[in-house]
Amino acid sequence: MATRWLTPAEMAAWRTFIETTGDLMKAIEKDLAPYGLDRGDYQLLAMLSEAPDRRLRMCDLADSLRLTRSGLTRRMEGVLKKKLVTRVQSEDDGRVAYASLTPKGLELLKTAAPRHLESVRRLMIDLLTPTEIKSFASAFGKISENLSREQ
Amino acid sequence: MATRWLTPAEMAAWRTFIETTGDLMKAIEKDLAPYGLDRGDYQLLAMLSEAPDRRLRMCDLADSLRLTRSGLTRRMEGVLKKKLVTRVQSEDDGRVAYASLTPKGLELLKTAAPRHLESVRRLMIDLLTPTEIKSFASAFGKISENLSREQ
DNA sequence: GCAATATAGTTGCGGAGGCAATCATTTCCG
DNA sequence: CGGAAATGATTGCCTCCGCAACTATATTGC
Repeated sequence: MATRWLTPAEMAAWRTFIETTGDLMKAIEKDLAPYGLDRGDYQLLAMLSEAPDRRLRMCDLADSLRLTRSGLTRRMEGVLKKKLVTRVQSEDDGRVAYASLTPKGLELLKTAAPRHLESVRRLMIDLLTPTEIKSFASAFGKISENLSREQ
Repeated sequence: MATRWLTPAEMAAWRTFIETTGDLMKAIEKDLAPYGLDRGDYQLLAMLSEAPDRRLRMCDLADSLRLTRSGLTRRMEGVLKKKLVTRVQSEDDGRVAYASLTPKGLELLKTAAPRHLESVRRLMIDLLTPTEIKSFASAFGKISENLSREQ
């Protein structure tokens, strides 16, 4: 099968995407640093804050953070030491441990979240037209859906 | 100043973006693995292949790959060992070393590139409408421009 | 009811890459 | 000129995280 090369417009979209995404994440992370959080910590706390009882099984949390179980174990060390999260052993299932957001963790998240969202606005959302935002969401939605089909 | 929260549409765009990007990169990387390359190696080779004389000063290469100079020194170890790239000391400036693509490196890149671009098509480009691709490029263009202004 | 298997979590090890310190060379100025 | 500052590259040390191996508990099938 002949290779279907990318058109200049397609190549431009791809290039600017991969080059910019990393820079954007670094900038977002820099704005989070004053709170002593990196992006991984923030997302962990945010995930817990939205869960029922503000806690999740380790393996579910790992999945939603796109970490392996071992990666999550390591990341937990940091937030456990800072007392932002506690480990709770399940009573129903001896294998299961929950990660549970502490009041201190919730407090910090409530402080950091507005500033974080302002970063997201300043560095991305406010730069885009409503049409671009719509395209953005639908494009990544399709990509994501396709990826889950690819398994 | 009151926090300007994200609207549901904005939040959806942001969420799907950060969640999908990592998955997409992993999938792209998986398609590159049969050639013994990871994404960092591929981009390094691609960058060199487009440079005059197929070589670049280490520090310029580091910048374009979004690596620190030390990060690039480490990444070079891999491609040097595989003889895909050689180090060439500059004669004009004793501080400067060039990374130079070898014929073997060029050969491998020529083999891997079509498959890589097919991955990009399959996992992203072909899923999107021309409008979405345009939005994509213009959105990331704006984000990138803004980031360089932010310093 | 008890092996065989699956699931949850942790640990040892290794690779990637950043920061700060270091060294070599070049450039800039007084 | 010659010393000070800047630039290019490497190294030591650190953190993050994935893989594979391991432990412990639950579930499944005979």
